[in-house]
Amino acid sequence: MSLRHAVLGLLAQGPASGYDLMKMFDVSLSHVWPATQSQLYAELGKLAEAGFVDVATRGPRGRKEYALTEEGLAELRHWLTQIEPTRVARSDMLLRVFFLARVPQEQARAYLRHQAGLAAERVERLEGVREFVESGDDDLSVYGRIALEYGLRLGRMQREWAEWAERQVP
Amino acid sequence: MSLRHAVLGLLAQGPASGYDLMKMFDVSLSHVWPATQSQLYAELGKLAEAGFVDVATRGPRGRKEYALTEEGLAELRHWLTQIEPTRVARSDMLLRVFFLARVPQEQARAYLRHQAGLAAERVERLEGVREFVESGDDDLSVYGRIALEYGLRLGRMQREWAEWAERQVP
DNA sequence: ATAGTCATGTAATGAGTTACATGATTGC
DNA sequence: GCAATCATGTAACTCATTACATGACTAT
Repeated sequence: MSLRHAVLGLLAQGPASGYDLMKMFDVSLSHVWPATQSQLYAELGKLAEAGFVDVATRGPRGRKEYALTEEGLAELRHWLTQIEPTRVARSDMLLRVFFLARVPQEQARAYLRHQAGLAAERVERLEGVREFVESGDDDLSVYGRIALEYGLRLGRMQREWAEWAERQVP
Repeated sequence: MSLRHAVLGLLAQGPASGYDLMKMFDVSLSHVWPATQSQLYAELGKLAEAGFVDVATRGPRGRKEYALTEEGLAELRHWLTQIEPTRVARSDMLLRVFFLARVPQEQARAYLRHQAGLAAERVERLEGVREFVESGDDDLSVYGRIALEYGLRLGRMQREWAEWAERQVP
């Protein structure tokens, strides 16, 4: 039930409409917890019914601006500190590796080489993002940079692993 | 639709029943593509209907041993080499990081410290597994070791990142 | 006027989880 | 005889994806 908490977390920064939240998901959470528009509006309805958010103001075009309630903030804090992150991490990239013996070795190597290239691209893109986010010591900058750093380190690790792995294929 | 291909991949190693496959998922694929028993039996039914597998032999207790067909192997190879892995990778561990500013700094540090500890445990466990899998140059050993190495590098990266991140919290 | 963007929702489908239900065979 | 394990399936529910549907406001 993390979509719920992602919404609560975004609303903790201030009131927003479903439309606003959708953009926030797209720009800042898309690599960590993607969500679709349908999912969002449905979740906002459930959240309001549960009393974790409420409609603070109504604007033009039926705009509803949601605000976090006391209970909503309490629920967010509870999730942050008391609930263990679930360790699942499905990866169809890694799943393919298990079965690579079913294709000719040159194709197996090509697959790993390709993955190394994709990882390298991601690292470059994130390094570009870092330029912009650089300084700033507000909360968002601090934790945003910590998350960005994770992406960077993950990308580098994947690139190096894929390059190493290609050399392991006999 | 990766569950489908996980099943095809396992059946490429030889015929197996739903029960056998369930155990194979639990021991070798549980960290990469977990599956439940319900899901498995349902998928085997669809796979048989699609002609990618068929019931090779029937045993005691209604046991049905499925075998990969030519079309099944072709489909597996197509998926391995022609379909790009989907890059989603939801992480509720990382999602929490974005919202850590909503709890006192000591709690934020404790969260990251805890994650570092969990990553360290995973690394230790995998290093233990590696002892057993060590040598061997058969296909399974080669690609199994490549996947294992990924887990190991990921775990180390996570441990180092979490330790670094803890120091970033003001 | 009209294109762009703001804004909310519903429906259908697929994927994954948990719980339930049942029974045959084997080894001791 | 009985416990363990082998073996298959169904049902209810939640979560996620894609597509459809509709309309109001704003700036040029």
